[in-house]
Amino acid sequence: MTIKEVASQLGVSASTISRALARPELLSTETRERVLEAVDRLGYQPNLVARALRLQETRLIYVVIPTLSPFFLEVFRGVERGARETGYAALVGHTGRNVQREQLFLDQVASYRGDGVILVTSSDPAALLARRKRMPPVVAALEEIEGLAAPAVRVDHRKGAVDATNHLLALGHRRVAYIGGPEGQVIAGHRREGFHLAMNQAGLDPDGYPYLAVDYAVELGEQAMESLLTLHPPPTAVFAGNDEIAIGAIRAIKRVGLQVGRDISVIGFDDQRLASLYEPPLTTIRVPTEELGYRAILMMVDQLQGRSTEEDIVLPTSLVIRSTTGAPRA
Amino acid sequence: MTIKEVASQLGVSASTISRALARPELLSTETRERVLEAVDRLGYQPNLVARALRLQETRLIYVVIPTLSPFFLEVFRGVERGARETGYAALVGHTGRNVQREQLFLDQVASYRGDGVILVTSSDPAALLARRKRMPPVVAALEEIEGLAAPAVRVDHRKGAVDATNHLLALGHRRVAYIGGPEGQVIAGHRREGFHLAMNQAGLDPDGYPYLAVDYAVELGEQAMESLLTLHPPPTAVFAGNDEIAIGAIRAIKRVGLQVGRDISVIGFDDQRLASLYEPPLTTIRVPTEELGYRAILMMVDQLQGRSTEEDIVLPTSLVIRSTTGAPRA
DNA sequence: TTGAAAGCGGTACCAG
DNA sequence: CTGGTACCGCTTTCAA
Repeated sequence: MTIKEVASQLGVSASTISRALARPELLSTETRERVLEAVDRLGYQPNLVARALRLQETRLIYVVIPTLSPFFLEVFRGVERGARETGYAALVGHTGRNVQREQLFLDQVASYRGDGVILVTSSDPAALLARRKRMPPVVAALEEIEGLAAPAVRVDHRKGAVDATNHLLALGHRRVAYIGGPEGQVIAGHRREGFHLAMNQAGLDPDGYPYLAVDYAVELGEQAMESLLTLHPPPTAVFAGNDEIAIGAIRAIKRVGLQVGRDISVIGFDDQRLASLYEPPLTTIRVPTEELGYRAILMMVDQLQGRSTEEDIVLPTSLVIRSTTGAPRA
Repeated sequence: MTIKEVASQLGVSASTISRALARPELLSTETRERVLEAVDRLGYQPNLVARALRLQETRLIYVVIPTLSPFFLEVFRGVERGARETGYAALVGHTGRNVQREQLFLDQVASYRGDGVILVTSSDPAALLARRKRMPPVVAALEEIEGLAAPAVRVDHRKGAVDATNHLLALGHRRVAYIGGPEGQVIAGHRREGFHLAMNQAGLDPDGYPYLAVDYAVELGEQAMESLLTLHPPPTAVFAGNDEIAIGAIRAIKRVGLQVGRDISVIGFDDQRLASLYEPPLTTIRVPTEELGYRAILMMVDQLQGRSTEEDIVLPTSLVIRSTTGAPRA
């Protein structure tokens, strides 16, 4: 069922059908109603591919996230909300932190399947800069992409990490260890810097305990904590690079019969859903993920519609105190 | 950068460029290499929208899931794997169990944005049947859609529920309660039927405890269990409609100081990721979600390429015994 | 082995 | 207010 078929059924031109759908005010009331009735009766659906080719826009935004974890999906939710408000559609893809898959999504959009890409962190900023093919409109979310001329909506991971560390220090902890995210990852780097900053400021050695870099997984946090517990003296507080690592650490602590929040304090980062659900509920740094996504799509739409691609937007993190941190035992 | 621009740069026709990319064997070695070099040098990317319009196919499959929970995303992972193997791309959308959003996705594909839709359960089978607009090629996953002429890749939820119930009965439980999924939902209905079947077969009254239907959420499972615990005598075992409900139930049990697996047994359904991660690890019925998605996309591709749209595929569930079930206390 | 031209299904300009 | 027509970028006959 094409526009021409509908037109000939009604004895009008294709233009008239098109107008009835796109700019109904241009038609006489009578024709308009006749057309709309027929469109409904025949179940006509405009071919979006043809429209996109003609209009040179798809009204589709791709959101590319590293993994399908609830944390990143929350960003996507924000994008969806903003997309609805602005008449766009949004679709997610995940890369599994695989550089080639990231490029594949860029290719799709560069090939005009979508109007733009919201990159929720990049698996490989260097590859992005080296890209030879067309680069579609990009907005970076969660973290800027160094060297790339794309606006970013992000949080200050460094400051969040300073806040987390200071919370532990304010409770009286002096033997504080850090279990961080993957080596080489931009966000993990910034969080680590924040830890260093705060420790140095307090006159403490940030490298008093070995710096353990692991992937964002419960199991790996658990292993890292195990090795920390073999040290003498063990730390009285641990700052974990994200909530999953923190939960892993807590599991290890529980397993040796110690009590989290009393014997050893643990603070996470992100405030993922499981942070509040876990027992005991996790003290952590909240990242406003949904809001991040929402602002990112608005920025993208601004960019697409030629409005000022402003400066980066930096959203605040906040400390959420629950039950896994407390004063060190006397 | 269009195909014509590349062509004129090289002094050949657009057809030649097209052929170099699609059917290189038709060209002389020399032209082919000249063209491919130029394509690479200029960073030319074919416009997929134009190609789709011409070819009348997008090679894109939409996967529509009710929520972005890890359970459904696992199905999507399977789809992606199969899509890669068959030269398709897959994209997820979620409906939030909102009927209109489900139709919106169907509209997108019916408007030729995609070649087909894999519906991972439907929020409203009735609306699907009543649909007046074009219905795109559909494959149902996880559960058939009653009345719709779409092939399904599914599991036998009824049998899985029978297995779960029998596991509790075999341990010696006689006072067994059921906390199910949302009223009116097809899958929840089937699981409930399985519970009834097994109880009746054992000569027990399936309605000995009130049937509590709640949404798939930890909090709601918790509330349901609380009310069950006020009963005299309380059940010695609970079959939960899915893992989230089960975890909620366990929280309620822990809170009153009882021990799960000893004082009260709990079995879930789905074997979501959190089932094995939870403490104690959850006994549950495993649904082969990834495999389900994989088979669904293969079925879809068969359908699109005109190969026999066979019968439904039914994959087996399996009982996974962990630590939340045990014999009733003497 | 290569080129010219038609056409996929819309939209928008220009006439009338 | 409505119709005719060109064109978006690609693929694929058909002809040379």
